[in-house]
Amino acid sequence: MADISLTFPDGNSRSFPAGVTAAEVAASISNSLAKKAISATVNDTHWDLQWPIEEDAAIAIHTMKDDEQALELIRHDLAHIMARAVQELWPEVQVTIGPVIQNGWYYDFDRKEPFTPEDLGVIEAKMKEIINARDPVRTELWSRDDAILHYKKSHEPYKVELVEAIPEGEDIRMYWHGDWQDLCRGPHLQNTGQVPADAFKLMSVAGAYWRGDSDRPMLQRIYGVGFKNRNDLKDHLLFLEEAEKRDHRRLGREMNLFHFEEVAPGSVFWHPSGWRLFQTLISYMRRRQEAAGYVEVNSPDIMDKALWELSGHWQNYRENMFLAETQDDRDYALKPMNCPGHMMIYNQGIKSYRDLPLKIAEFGKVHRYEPSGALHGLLRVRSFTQDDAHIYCTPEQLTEECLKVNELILSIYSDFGFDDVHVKLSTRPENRIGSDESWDRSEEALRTALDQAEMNYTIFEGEGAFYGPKLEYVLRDAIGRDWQCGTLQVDYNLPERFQTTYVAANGEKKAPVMLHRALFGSLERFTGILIEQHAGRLPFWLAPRQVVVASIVSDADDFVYEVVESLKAKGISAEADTRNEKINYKVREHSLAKVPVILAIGGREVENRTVTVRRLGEKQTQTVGLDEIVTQLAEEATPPDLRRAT
RNA sequence: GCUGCUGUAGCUCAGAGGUAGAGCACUCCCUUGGUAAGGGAGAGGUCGAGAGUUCAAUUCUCUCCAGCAGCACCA
Repeated sequence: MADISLTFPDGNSRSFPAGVTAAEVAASISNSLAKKAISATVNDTHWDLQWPIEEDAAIAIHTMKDDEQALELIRHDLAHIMARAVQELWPEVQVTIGPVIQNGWYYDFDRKEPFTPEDLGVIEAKMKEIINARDPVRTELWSRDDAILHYKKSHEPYKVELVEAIPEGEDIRMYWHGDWQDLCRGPHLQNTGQVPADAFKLMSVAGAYWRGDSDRPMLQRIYGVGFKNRNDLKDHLLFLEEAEKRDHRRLGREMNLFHFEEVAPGSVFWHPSGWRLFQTLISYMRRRQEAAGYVEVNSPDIMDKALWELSGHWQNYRENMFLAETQDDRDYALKPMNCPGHMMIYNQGIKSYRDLPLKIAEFGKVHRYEPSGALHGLLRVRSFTQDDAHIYCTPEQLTEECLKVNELILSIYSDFGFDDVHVKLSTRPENRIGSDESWDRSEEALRTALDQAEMNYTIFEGEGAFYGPKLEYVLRDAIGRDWQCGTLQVDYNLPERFQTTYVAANGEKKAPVMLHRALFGSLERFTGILIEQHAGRLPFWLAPRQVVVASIVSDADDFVYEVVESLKAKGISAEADTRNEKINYKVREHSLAKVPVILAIGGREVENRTVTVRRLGEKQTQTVGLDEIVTQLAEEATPPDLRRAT
């Protein structure tokens, strides 16, 4: 048998007989490594210790100390162990797929009766039994035909379908955890006992469509989390508890920012404090856009169906539009987007190449009948305010304009403390309008802009809008769910549909290219994310309630009102609290409401015209003069863009 | 929209086939208190909506509505 040469991470090479397993390689190094080894990396592939190595390769042996590989194996084995436990408890259950995900895994089952929360405990107990049995894990390569035959014989249609999806001629890997068999790419640990028995937990059951297709049967998905040790599990559960306290729906109620009602599912009732925050965001954006050369407009909320047919929305999104019933014979729809309105504004009068790029912005409220199951607090609503804009430019200006939007978004996000933004590039979908040639140009423009800005991004094939590809700027909520906020989309199609033109330098009429862009995206969503990001403790300039001035004795009330007026005169939100309560009570209440600054006033303060400042989260207080605190807070209340300007 | 779970006072929750309870919040009274709950009294509910079973339903059954988790969707 021919020898192969394996190169270790330290750069040394040794020769082994071809077909040597990673386990044998580990054993050749030392007994202790043989015992501790859990897997290997062979030429960038995560490698099972049992798999043979046939060619020269770079190899690294992993132990439980290598977090990435250890967690991957633990979670993957837990998925199998859970599936085995479920089948041992309910032999009629069909197993399907069970991948590793962030913090754990899931496995999808086909079973008539729903799994109950109590079942999860039963399954967990069975899993522990399997782990404690230390059953060996074994693997074999089967031919595709053998695998299909096997699953047909055992009446497992889901597995048959999975194997059939694998290209012909390719071998299929099978794994056994004890006697329990599953089709699996691997790698796995060497026996079930290597999985920590006290560091996993089954979290929830939910429906999930087979192969992610809503036209196919719905399976039951059980989610679990798994770690290397009990402490890591505890930390994770603690994190989830903390995240629950940051949930914007909970904070919105606790801080009295907004609420929802059954009469308007998915639409926000903004309370005074929440609306103040909302308006602070709009004022900020208005300044940033004006500085970036945008003009602001306003277009109608309700327009004739004919317009939506022209734009293509009617054909693509009719089911998701709110329709308006009226006495006349016309069909109206509430606008789900601002772009058609902006096309009408652009088309008024003749535009010259000298007018381009023309940047039309609107804080438009759009309405979309979202599926009921999609609604989620402020993060997914049925009516929301976009900081929407459309940039009309020449093809030559396109890349430059994309770059500018990208730069503006990043600068703005950074003002709100979002410095780590994920960017997704979504390309042409199956259902689309326009020529392949215009799609080529559009996708190219976005890619070039990202590359020139040296951004990291992920490509999502086929996920673009029906009229053009898009960039999505994604922010995360408290428990790590992704939400699209900013977006930038290139569109050659709407200008054509609306016969939009400009007069070029040579006098010819040409179609401009159009960029759709939103920076916050949905103001509602951005507000929600912002609340979660800061756990309700918003920076002073954004805080919906900035200052409460609280009296310690009722003799101080008059001075309290004077202080409130001085603060209000500087545009600071200030409230008096002269209730018949002790200062302890007031401090507790306003601290829980996350008011950043409490100014306490007693006899001493009245006498000296001072205030005692208590900042949220700080125990110690500080007594300063009235003028001083007003100046100081006015400075702190200055938005970051205005601060840069001075 | 789909699967599962949930819906009782403003909030958090208890409760049982015989027409409801706690804590906090709210109102009033006493208290003028120095940095995370001072004391007392009071008011507050068509038990998500509708239908059915029953002598009797908020409790059991069904339908609808809304919310939660996930899936699908997200112009």
